[in-house]
Amino acid sequence: MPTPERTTLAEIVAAARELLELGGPAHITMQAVADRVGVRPPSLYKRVRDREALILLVAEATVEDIGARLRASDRTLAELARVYRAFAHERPEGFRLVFAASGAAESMGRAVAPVLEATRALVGEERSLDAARLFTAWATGFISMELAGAFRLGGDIDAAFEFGLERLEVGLHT
Amino acid sequence: MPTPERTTLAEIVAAARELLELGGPAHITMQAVADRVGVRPPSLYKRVRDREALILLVAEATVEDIGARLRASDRTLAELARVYRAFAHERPEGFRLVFAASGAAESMGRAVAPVLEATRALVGEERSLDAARLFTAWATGFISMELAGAFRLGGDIDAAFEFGLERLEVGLHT
DNA sequence: ACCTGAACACCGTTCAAGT
DNA sequence: ACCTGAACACCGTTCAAGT
Repeated sequence: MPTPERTTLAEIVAAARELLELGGPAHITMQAVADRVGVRPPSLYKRVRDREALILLVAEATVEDIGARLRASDRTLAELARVYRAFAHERPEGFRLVFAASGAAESMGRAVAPVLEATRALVGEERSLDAARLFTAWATGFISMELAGAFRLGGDIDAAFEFGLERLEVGLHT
Repeated sequence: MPTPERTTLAEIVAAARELLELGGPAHITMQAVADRVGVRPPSLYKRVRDREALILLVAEATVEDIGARLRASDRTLAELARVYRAFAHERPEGFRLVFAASGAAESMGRAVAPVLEATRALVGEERSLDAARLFTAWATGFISMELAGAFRLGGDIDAAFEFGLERLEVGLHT
């Protein structure tokens, strides 16, 4: 006689994401995830290959969320940058994980499609990919450094972000 | 009667850095480090508080190396960017760790001093910090995304880097 | 003063036995 | 068909005992 299913993959991933934001990747233990979904650790292996696969799922869910936010914005370069940064401030650990978990950053390609459209309008088809890379590299680096506490010399960080945005737009106008 | 010292902190950090490049942070186990320096794991705790402290030392040694490379370059913005990227290609795991290990990115401030000098010459004292942040954010983000495999849409990555460099310099000229 | 074996807590994972 | 207790391997860390 079959045992009723006591959890789902979606629940497991959601639990892992909560644990991630609570205490970083080290906080995602199979025991802690199992506790949150009301099951014993071995049961998790019915839905997920192993811990590494679960962490990849968490990273991919985060990329999905980022993509949805970008698509929901007005899709100007400036707004895309601000929305991206706002997401990272909301879910700093998730943001970090995307570029740390091997294999997760790869799915960023689709998520940043709106950036590619915005740069195409700005610099034309020919240079749109290079321009999108310049723009996403800057935004990603800025946020990573900000989250890592790498900006130690004072100054207004928000203003530095707006400065970067403005100068990038200047640089991209031919 | 005192036992002779069988290793040193420098040796331990060097061993940990080798293990890091060999297999990522997970490869830095106290057992593996102890094996490499010819000692038993408990002895490591005479030189290092715990594994986390060791990993921070590894990240800080990496930042020191980056700083030395930057200072040894011709210190133009373009060369600083290229030297920074070349270092990351040589020691990808070390580079990643600097922005992942909590507390390590903080020491980047001093290492990137040459960037601040270069931007000061370019945009003046007033805007030099914002400009340095724009520049280091772009370079750091580009390299992080490159190492993470985030550039999936083809195109010439080296050319994209040079494109970014050129447009940033344009954007920073007033 | 440093080094070590033994021990402990904790974690990921497997598997046979339950329903 | 999913769930679980028991077991195993592995890892970080402590500590008393050795020299």
